Amino acid sequence: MSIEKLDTQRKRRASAVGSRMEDVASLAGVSMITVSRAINTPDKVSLATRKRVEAAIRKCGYVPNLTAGSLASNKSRIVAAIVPTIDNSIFAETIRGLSETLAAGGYQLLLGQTGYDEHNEEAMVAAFLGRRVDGIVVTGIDHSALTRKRLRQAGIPVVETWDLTDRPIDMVAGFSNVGAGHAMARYLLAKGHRRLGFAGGADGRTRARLTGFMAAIHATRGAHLQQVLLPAGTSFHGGREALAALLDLDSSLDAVFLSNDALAVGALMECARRRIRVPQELAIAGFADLDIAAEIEPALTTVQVGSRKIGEQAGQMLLARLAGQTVNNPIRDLGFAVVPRASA
Amino acid sequence: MSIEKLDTQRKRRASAVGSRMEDVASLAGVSMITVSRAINTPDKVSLATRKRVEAAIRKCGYVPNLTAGSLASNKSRIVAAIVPTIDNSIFAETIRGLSETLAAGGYQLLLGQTGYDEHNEEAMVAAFLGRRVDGIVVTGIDHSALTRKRLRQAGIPVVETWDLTDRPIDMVAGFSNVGAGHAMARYLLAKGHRRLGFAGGADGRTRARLTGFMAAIHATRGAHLQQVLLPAGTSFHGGREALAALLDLDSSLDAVFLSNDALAVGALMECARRRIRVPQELAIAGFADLDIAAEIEPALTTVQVGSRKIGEQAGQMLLARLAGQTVNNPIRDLGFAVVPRASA
DNA sequence: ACGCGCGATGTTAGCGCTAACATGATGCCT
DNA sequence: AGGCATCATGTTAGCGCTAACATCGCGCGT
Repeated sequence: MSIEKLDTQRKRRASAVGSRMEDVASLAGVSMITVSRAINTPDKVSLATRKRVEAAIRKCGYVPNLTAGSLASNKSRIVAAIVPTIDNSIFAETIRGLSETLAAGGYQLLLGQTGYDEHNEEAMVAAFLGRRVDGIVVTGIDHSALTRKRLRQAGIPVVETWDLTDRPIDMVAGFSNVGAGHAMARYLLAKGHRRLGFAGGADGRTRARLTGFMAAIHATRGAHLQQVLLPAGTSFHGGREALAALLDLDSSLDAVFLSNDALAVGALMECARRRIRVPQELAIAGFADLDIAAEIEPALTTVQVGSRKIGEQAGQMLLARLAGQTVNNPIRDLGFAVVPRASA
Repeated sequence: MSIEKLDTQRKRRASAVGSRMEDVASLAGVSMITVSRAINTPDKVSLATRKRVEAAIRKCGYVPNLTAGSLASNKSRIVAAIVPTIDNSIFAETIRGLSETLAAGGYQLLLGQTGYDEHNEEAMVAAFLGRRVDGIVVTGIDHSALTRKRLRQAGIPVVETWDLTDRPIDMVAGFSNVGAGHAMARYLLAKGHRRLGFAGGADGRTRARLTGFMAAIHATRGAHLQQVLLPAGTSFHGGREALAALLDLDSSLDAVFLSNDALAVGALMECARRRIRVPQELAIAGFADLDIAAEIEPALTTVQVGSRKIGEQAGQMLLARLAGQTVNNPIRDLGFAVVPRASA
């Protein structure tokens, strides 16, 4: 028995380098738990002890092993976020808002990009839950049955974003895509356009925008949705191609709604190249109000949806729940607004 | 003694929900290690056993706790990446390339954004090392002494990106910013421009581009670097403001080099608004060859640097090292190329 | 002087998993 | 038949940390 105790060089698995909390503890002449407290809850330790521990930490170059801490405390201080892509994209702003909000609360961000593939989402959710992340943010409200089930059973706060529903998995921060599509159609119709086109990605949110867009058009005498192009990607180049394709199919279009600003800016560029006057000959409208929308010539009429705010709100809801509070309003409609500019 | 063994309901800390490997093991009638092997190294387990374990996993809805696995195996299967920002940005492409390469190798990405603040970088590196990430990718080659020391001592592969040095912390994938700045100056000078301006962020890479840019100008008779504006941000709007500010200071400029394409596109837009003919009255050049550069009217002359490839290469180097291989060429010069287009 | 509360610190027992070594079964060569 | 790889599976002992429950000492009211 005591032989064992004497065995200070006891068998250790190769754990690479670095000192452990035990080393710090013995250097400071305290127990491990005191070191733990000095790090995590400094006001539970007397000032003198804290100073000694801090000195020992510096001397060892100790970096706490958060993996071990997570396992013991069942808290990871990591939040995962899953977005379709961060390229040129509306989601980059959301991620920034989220990442900054979480950082302020001491949480880190594990990022996944699905490339708009539901299959990827499923795998990522599983992997992230396996990491025992403390919370998770997903894009949209369409998820596979398995994904929904896993998220519900995980017992962690979940925020769906960029859309709205009465029955979220847990919480949701976004806006009505159907409403936004509808509003844009009404705007274009009010401007007198009657021969409308639409292009966008093939995801659920784009489809919802299209649903609203169509509904308003069908309710208007003499108005027609002449052409729809899905999927059209999310790049500037894709926007040029989409516009070209739409006009090839029907050159009589008088307004086109692109379901994101990168596409719309690309469309504007194609118009410039073809010497199509915007908005006189063809009106162009985008979605999401990226930075560039206000700057381009002609300035882009678009729908402002608070991309960054979505991330911030999602972060705040998570932080509140992680702090044990009840989120009073778990379904957050952040609204949208058609921003009239020169292009439509 | 045996009383203890009988205590099946032994005291457990509240570990939220979910089943553990032990549950799967007993359901499948095997030991835990067999479950572990069935999950992580399936070919070390007989087919029949594997099938039984998989069935048990499905029945329990078991999600392996990767935190526990990481602690036990001293491998996290997470790689961290630190970039200044992912907004509108050149780094978004790098992150995508990295994230996809890593995903293919079974690694996940923990993302940090510094907002171009060295202080943030230091804190993030510490936090990520605390997570015992298996590798780390940082932007640039300028890091605080403490950060460098920590990275060196961490004993994990480190890739610096978006620049080049003979003495990397570990590995580096990028290009010569000095060389790229120099090449763009030579290009503009060869086009006959002599009154040059520059604007960009205040980071080390922009300064390196400026250094090269200045060197080429100073070596040319009659050429002058009239104005330099730092920092100018990285947004389209910032580009418009930068161009306006440069022209206010010196309206005789005949070429302006903006150190990233978002700025350059903003500058083009400001020119459009002011009815300045590009490139006849003023040449505009950008950096990084974003998607939009080729699409805008006039198309943007820029420096193509393989943003995405940087991420892919960084990912490949990490994967190789994590697979225990030696990386034969740890200093990867991915080169750059001036892309002549209409704007300069 | 006594007991009580409270702040500071320590002890014990895990968190859920895997490395390393051990064991057992099978086939195959000589 | 004996010995020896080889494959499949099991046992033991941690990985480095923290929750939960002790314990200790001190000041304070009475």
